[in-house]
Amino acid sequence: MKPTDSELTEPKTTGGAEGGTASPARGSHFIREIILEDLRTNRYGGRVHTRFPPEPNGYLHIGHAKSICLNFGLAAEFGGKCNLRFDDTNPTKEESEYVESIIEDVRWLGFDWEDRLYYASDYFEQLYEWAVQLIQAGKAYVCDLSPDELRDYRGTLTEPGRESPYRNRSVEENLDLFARMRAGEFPNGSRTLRAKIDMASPNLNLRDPVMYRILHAEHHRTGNRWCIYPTYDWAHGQSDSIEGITHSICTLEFEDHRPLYDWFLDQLGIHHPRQIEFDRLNLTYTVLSKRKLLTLVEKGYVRGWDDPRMPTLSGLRRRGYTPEAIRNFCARVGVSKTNGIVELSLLEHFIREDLNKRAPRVMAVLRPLRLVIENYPDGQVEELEAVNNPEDPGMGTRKVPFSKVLYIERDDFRELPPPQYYRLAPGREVRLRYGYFVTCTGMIKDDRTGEVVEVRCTYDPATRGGNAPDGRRVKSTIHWVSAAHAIEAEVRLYEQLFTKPLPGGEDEGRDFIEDLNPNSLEVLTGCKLEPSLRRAPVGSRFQFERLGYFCVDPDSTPERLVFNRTVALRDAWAKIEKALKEKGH
RNA sequence: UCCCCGGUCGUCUAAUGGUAAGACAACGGCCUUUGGAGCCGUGAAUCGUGGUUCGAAUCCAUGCCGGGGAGCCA
Repeated sequence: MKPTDSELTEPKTTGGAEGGTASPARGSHFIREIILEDLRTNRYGGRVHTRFPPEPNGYLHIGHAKSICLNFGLAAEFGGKCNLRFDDTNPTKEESEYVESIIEDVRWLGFDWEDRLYYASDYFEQLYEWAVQLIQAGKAYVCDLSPDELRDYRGTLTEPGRESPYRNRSVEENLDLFARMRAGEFPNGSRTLRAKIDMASPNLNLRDPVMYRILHAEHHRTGNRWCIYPTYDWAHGQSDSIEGITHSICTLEFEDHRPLYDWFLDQLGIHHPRQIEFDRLNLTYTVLSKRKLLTLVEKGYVRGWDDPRMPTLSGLRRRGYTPEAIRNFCARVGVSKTNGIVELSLLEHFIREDLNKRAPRVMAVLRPLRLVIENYPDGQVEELEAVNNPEDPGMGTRKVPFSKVLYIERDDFRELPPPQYYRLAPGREVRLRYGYFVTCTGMIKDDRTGEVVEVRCTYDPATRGGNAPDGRRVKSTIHWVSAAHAIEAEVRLYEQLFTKPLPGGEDEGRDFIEDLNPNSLEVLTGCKLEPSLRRAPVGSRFQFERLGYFCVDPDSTPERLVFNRTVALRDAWAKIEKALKEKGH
């Protein structure tokens, strides 16, 4: 699917910085305040340079969108730059497929890194040289402890660690061993390069952290050139430094790593960006961890990374979400250091808000019920004018064919209407949208099942277009599709992926898979669409009147359209009905 | 038990020592050729206890609660 032009326009940036007079009407956030302060004190020569640094080990999700919007947004706001950098320091987990999807998703979201696409793996040689430099300065050493021994020597949360017996090797020996590590003389896990800091530090990250591990593995970009790979801690700050990053924004779990980030940069005496941590996004009724998302994909609980039920950007895109809605959501969610969980309804609010403005209205019947207008002439067809979008008159009108036999929604007819039900029932008059007033004269039931298979009506020819010359009113307007002109489609309805706000819950040990919603996908076939939809392109979005927003799925073929429901319309009747049921029982 | 970071309506975010505000959600009303959209309205919060101050959500102390931390993951 190709994004439309409007989706690729530069995201709007909100003021707060410009003009100097601008005291932000609505609150700023702590990261913007930090940047403002650094600008005032000229800490980085007036520059703002951020980066979005994903590891290519999975697809991007809505949580990443928050980080992307933050990093690119802040840069744009202050006339700075934002790089896209792949943090590809662990060849055992990373793949080119992920690199490609990430590039596509960030673009789709509406951001541009220009020529600044980087990889941590581009810096492997420089990182190696700096490691040698630390060894020469007596600040790093090759350690022969096994992984188990290393853990044992590290101590615990409450007890200090013990110094490695290899900690005081000579510089020469360290240099020799490190070179031979690189040369591939040693097996995986046999040795590491460690920073010499403080085994008694209350911050475990400072207890002689590993800088390099031996990994005889093929890297998706460097192939087999390396068999030692830098750890996150050794690679990240230095990569930031190389790129001239000023503000290195990451999530809260890296707070304890900041002293180490600073220590490396101080030892090297190179450009020193400031690391700032913010809270990761959490959303109700879904999961936002790559590990869990990978499980959903690999175990087949969903159809793939881009399954419309997934919180991935590719899933949301396929579901029909717009980049603008996602950006607006991220802006509204804000940034702080509290560990919260945002309600899914907020995300839904923003996609409704956006699609309400731009999605053409169209009539579609998901669960068809035949309706025959007894007094309408056989074989007659009228082309009735319908408004494409009441929110935007500029979108014009279209013609919709009307005839004696129509389909209406099963839900819009009740033989025995409950209280507050306004729609069609025996003896009731309703309006067919853009059509006529019709009055129900009866119904036909299946002899065996007793199911209503056809509704009978008469129409009032004076109400053409939907207005009664005598001013009489109806309580309901329902949508319809002419049976003879309808095109068939498959429609996929989605519900939240999990039944609980926090899948897996608080209690230790319960698998999040247990909270999967068995009804998250409902496939409807034999749906009837108005004929204007015949050539709707993949990815195009519509409002099916009174039902919700839908978009054309890539599974569509010229013969058979497939639609995904992005989100349902707010449904007042559903609420009433639910309340009625709760009262009744 | 040790270190770090947090606690403001149901949820998210503001208020930067001076009237606790907005959005979503909920509820009620108006309007309506979508029970949509829109408009109007209602209810709803500073974790507890001391202290500093004319004045504390904000500063200090302490307690409580939540999150993160013992990968050769990021």
